[in-house]
Amino acid sequence: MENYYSEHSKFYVSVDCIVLGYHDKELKLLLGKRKLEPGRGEWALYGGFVESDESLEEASNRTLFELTGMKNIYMRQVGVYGNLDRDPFDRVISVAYCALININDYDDNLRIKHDLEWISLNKIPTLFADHGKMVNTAIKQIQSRINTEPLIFNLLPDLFTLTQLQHVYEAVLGGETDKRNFRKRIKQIALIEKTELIDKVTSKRGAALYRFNSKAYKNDTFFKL
Amino acid sequence: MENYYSEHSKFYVSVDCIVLGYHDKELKLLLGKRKLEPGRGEWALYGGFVESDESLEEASNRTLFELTGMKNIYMRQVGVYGNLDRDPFDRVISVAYCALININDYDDNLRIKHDLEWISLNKIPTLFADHGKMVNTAIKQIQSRINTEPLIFNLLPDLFTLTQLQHVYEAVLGGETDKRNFRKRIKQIALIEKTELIDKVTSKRGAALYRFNSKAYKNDTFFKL
DNA sequence: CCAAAAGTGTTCCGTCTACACCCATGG
DNA sequence: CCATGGGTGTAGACGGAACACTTTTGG
Repeated sequence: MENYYSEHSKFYVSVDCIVLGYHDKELKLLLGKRKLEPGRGEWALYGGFVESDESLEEASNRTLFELTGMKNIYMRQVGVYGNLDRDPFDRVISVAYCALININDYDDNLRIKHDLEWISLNKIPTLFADHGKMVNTAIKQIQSRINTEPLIFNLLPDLFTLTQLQHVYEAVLGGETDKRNFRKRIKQIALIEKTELIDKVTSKRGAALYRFNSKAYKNDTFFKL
Repeated sequence: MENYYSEHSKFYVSVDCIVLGYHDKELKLLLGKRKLEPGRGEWALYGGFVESDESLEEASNRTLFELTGMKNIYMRQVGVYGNLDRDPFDRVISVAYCALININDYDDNLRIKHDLEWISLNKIPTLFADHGKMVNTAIKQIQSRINTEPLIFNLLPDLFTLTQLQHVYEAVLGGETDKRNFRKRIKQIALIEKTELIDKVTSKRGAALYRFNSKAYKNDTFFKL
């Protein structure tokens, strides 16, 4: 038999990228207005079609690279969305990926080139098709993993102060945390190492810079914040 | 423009069903040997292709119905798998779904008809393509949600004893739990209601039968085991 | 009468929470 | 010299873990 599967249907498959960054005590999402039909002018995630020579991860990495100019971004599959009417023009099944980046590494020219905006999570407008659902699911996933996987460091520079770390933590979970209790917990985590370096930018007194030891983590992937 | 997307590729999309049940103090997975190429004779999940007139959930429900004769099964998306070589014959992107059923509701004639076996989780053979990865991911997801979502009741009859509940809990998490502590926790959960009924099958003395109040749960979806 | 499963409380320990003041420095 | 952010400890509450014996009844 030449084609076992030919009685079945084929589908366009796309990836949609939920790119999150931290700035100014808030988590922000990279959004743009659609340039093409369907949904022209509506706020939407940046996406792209999967091509025949690439895996889903490759498609997602390619799309993220177009969008950010970065490689090796932290990225995680959120889910697949395949309702019949999710794309008003044609049937498209879409895989949502969530990426976390350090917003300072992001080249703002690319943002301007693609005509995108960083929008605070609590100010997200209605999005095209089911993109809003994707975003909500992604946020819930991040929140539920923040305490057991070292996600948070993807939102920060390599060197960070404990105050920065706490602010990002609060931005992800939404709420306030006691400073002393937070620092007590961090001190117990050997993977978060204090360096000799001092950050003098954000405070006059200077704050110790810390680093996440990702090599040690790779050897023993245990993490509890 | 007549076809916005025609420059892009289309793909076969399938669903693969991870059906879990509880029996004899173990979680079991429904597996069969593939009847067709590719991979004929290898152990594999039961699956089916998504057709053009159905959503992913509809395809998954249809496939589960073929397999179990049941509708309204608890089911959850595990992930999408799209590596280039995952199906040796043609490019197929597959969505894995995990279903939990009460094994006593399962019509064994269907198992025989499809030539399937219930296999304990710790005795799972090497599976076709990436099915093993799907199963591992599904198990981890169940384990991580068992304490915050009322999954466990899908593996039990409507009426169950606390001992049964505990055995299923232990089978999911793998490990033992103290009986008194477990029962103390259960008593605090208003959604788990003691009935007047007594089960005399598994013990001479008789054990109180309990029920999960799923209607109350729907009104306020909070659950903490 | 005994095997087999049901049912029941208390103590201890570790973890999380609440809480307020001094320090260093740049401007 | 003062405004700004950095840094530190303790006491009480709470929740989870350890632990053993009595009850009922079918066979």
